[in-house]
Amino acid sequence: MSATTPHSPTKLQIMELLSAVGIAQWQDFAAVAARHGLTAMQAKALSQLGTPVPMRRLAERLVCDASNITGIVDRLEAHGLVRREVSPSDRRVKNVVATEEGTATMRRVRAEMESTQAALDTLGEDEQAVLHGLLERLRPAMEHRT
Amino acid sequence: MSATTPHSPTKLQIMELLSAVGIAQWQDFAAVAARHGLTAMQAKALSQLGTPVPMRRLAERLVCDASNITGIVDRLEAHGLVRREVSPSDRRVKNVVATEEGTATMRRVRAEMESTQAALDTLGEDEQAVLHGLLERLRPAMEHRT
DNA sequence: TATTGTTATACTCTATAACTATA
DNA sequence: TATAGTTATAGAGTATAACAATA
Repeated sequence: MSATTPHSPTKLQIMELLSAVGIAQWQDFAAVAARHGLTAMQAKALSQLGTPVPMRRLAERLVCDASNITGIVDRLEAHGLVRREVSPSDRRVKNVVATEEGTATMRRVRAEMESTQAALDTLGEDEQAVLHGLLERLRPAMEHRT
Repeated sequence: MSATTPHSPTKLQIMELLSAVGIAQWQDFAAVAARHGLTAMQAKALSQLGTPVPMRRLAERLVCDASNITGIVDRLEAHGLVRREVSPSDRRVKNVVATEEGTATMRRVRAEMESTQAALDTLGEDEQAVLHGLLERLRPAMEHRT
């Protein structure tokens, strides 16, 4: 009871918790991004650019239609955080590249996120490791839909 | 230890997994809702209406500005899933009430979600219970921001 | 005066469809 | 012809500010 027999939670219950925690997580991210003049999607896009990424693949990673990427990258470019480079190998594709300022901004956002996650201290280190392992096993199955 | 020694994942790593899994979860929800003619936000709002809820409190539960609720409830009302009732005790407040059709629709969405969550079968029942427990402990701390 | 809900406004994200320029 | 990116369009969610009705 207090620390015994969890009683097999239903999938729906687990799902709703995942949803609640995931949404809270996303909103924290959005708040941090906002403090740096970015929307959550813009910050998410920027975070993918450790290496140059074609528009098309960026759309896949952000799980949205390719037509949306144009606007998102436009706004990042307007802020000087990103630039487009025509691919030498295929002149149809444009690689999105983070500028120095973009990389620096993303580094700041990441650092702030790290320090914002005090909630995780609610769990002990061992529990964090268990949670990490379970989530890692869960993710591939969750992201099957292309 | 048994398998690979988890090696204390960083908070950032856990956070990113939570985000990824949570977003995937949310997108599944949106897809199911869409099959019933609803957006994710509309379905989320509808799911809060087991009992009548004032507009203001609905805004709090959906973590968005009160002004947005007007439109969301408008669209639900246009679909006949919800109606507004002036509170007898305070004529400024309007309670949002699910219609019979609204309740039925939400029941169908929930059932479909339940059957969609095959990903969770990746984990054993015991692991599901552990995950559930950890998430439950994590949630209050994540949702501190009002 | 303070609060509830609404409206007006402006911006972002979203998908669909049609277009261009390459391949 | 097929693909990458863009544009045009329309709908939905978001916050801010100002407003009416009520407390």
